[in-house]
Amino acid sequence: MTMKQSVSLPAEPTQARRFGKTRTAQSTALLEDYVELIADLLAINGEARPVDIARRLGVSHPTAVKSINRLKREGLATARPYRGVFLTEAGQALADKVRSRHRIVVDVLTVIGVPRDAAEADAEGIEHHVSEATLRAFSRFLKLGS
Amino acid sequence: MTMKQSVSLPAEPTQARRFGKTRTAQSTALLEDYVELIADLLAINGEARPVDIARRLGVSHPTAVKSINRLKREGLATARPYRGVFLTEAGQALADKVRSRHRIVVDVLTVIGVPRDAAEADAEGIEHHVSEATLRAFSRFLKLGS
DNA sequence: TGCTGAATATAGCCTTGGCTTTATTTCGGT
DNA sequence: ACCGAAATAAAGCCAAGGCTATATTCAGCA
Repeated sequence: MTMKQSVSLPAEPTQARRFGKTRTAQSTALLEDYVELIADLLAINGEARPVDIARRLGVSHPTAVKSINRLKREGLATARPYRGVFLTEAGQALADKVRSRHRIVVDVLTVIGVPRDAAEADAEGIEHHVSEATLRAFSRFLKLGS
Repeated sequence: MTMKQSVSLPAEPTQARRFGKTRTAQSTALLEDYVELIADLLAINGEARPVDIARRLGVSHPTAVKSINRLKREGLATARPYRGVFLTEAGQALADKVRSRHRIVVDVLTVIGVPRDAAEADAEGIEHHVSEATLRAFSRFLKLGS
């Protein structure tokens, strides 16, 4: 049953820009996930080893190593062979930003009434697409409720 | 300045599952975007041509054609050479679902206080990561405000 | 101290989703 | 009716992010 609804499209360049941004976001999402996880492992264990990173991300070791190399290329992490992985200043800053954003997203979802589990799980995907403007609105929204 | 915060991680299998799901979502996101756009173009113009799809998505024509072929492989669309693209039943159903979800996400963001522009733009990325449970919570939340 | 098992790294392959370049087909205007 | 421009399709390239299989290095323990 196909419901007829009024349909309108954004202006072409606007729409193209949006989709482009979404694509970019997806490419940085991976980096953000790695950086956040590495920061967590460092905070908890004092070290972040590729094998742990791989297990946490549900990925094979070589895949993790490849991504870690990309982090190094991008100046977010450092690693010497057979030592653990560490974050650069930039990496640490990114991790902090990502972690705070993650918590805000989870909190907003929770306040809205999303069950804990779903909130945590969905936030993992959602957070990478939350712009600065949206993040600010989220913060204000949370402040209202408290 | 690195702020110390209490950090804890989800259980390993839980976390791996979440990341895995996020990865899967990204692979279906593209299909969803195409299907939604094709539905919109069909509704507005009566036809969806590769060149328009490409322009709207901010992508080269060949890239669009490749993705359209993938849609065909997945049974979501049909297209004969030099004719436009059409949706199958499944494709139309997906388009309907995606469009309704998109509007709900935009509405929720707006109610929270996100500016129109940012809401529309961010929803483009966010919507693909909204689970059924979260979507239900969103609906309830919107109903409350009205 | 040496050896074995675990961790790490490397190599090579696949798919996806971008791109450009080139060839083909369609269609509108004279 | 035709011809040239625009749309479409086809071919071939690239990077990212998966994988398995194969070295290599490390580290703990007998």
